[in-house]
Amino acid sequence: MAQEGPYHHGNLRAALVIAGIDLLEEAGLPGLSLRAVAARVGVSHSAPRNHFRGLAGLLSAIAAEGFRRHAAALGDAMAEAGEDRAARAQAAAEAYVAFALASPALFTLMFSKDRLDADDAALWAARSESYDRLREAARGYASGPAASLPENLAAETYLWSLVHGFARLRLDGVLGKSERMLGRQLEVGEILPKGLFDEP
Amino acid sequence: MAQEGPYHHGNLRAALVIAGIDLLEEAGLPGLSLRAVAARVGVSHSAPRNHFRGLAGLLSAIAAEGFRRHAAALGDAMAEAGEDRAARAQAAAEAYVAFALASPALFTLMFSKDRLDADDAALWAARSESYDRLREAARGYASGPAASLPENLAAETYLWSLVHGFARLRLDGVLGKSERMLGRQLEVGEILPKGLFDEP
DNA sequence: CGGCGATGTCACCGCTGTCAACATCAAGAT
DNA sequence: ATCTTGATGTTGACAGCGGTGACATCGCCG
Repeated sequence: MAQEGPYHHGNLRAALVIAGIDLLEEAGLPGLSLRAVAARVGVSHSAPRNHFRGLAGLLSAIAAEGFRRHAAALGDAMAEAGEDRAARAQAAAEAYVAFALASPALFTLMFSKDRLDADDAALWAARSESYDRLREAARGYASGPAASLPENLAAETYLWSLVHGFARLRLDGVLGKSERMLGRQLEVGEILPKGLFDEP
Repeated sequence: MAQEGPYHHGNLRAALVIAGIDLLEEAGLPGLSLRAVAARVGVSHSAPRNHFRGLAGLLSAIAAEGFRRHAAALGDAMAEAGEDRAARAQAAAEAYVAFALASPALFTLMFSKDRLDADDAALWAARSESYDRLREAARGYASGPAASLPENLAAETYLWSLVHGFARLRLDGVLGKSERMLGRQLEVGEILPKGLFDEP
């Protein structure tokens, strides 16, 4: 029953992650199982166990790869936007939404807390890499008198919430494709005075 | 083997939904299974089949109940805020985030498209009820010269994205509890000129 | 009183994640 | 050259899951 390939795969771990991402985009999160990934690579159903701590481990590795691609997408967009900080923020925001719409299942997995291994160091590193890009995009964009730390922090949170929420509502089919964000015509302070997101 | 209770439950459907919501808050989405819900009510694992179209049907019924509570929470908050439209929008936004933080799994289920039955009429009705509240909160808050329809539409989308994104990032453990939204100090037009969310 | 639809049970299927035991291979030690 | 050791992959088994169909039981309505 010994098939063509050698007994050992050579680089099974990487192959499983790639196959997992492919499966994710083809069949969505419910279609991504340890057995399905193993079968796609052509390996026994229990082989992934040697490389990942169960399903959560595989999902964490996939999510980590997703965050690396995410960070790269944001970084590329900002680099292409040049030096102007407004243009860079704009480009990063566009790239954020574009990434989510292009890889819905991967994007969803990246932020689905309970399916990922909380102790995965590589995932944490990749996450930070991605967050740093976003933080960079929002840096220095508080329009208050001084650009002190709290204002910068708020700018990050603000930009991130807006972009992330829009992406999620789009992915969840809540916002139609015809929705527009005419941000320039809105004074957000009118809608949401400060203190809204203070601790309960 | 006939236990105490009568053969027929009496109001099994409602009992299953309530048990489902309880399980959801106790064990999260992964802990919510048809068998677990049936066991909690004290009925065989196949009994729910007579009341729901599979797991998706039960989840849809639970999500519908969630949307009804959500709409009620927003409505109550706005009613308590009085007549001032800014205060009403503020109250609705606060209630939106508070609901998400108080019932994380339920809130997540409500917006997890692929687990719900797309044809569930009751779910659609409850959803609309909730969306109407949010639309009401954002009504008339475009600060452009004229409050024509596009501006109103944008205000809804804007407010919703911001609040929804903030809630999701909080639930996913991305934003710490110390994060603040100093919205008043930000001119959002500076960060996100219009056209950001145009079609790709 | 008798049937009949609604409701709940039981037995089974295929799929999943996890585990334990075993087989195979590569590389270093003797 | 041979042995040993650890990593890697296979096989078989288990329990839990959602789904299905056959059957049992109840309450209602003619």
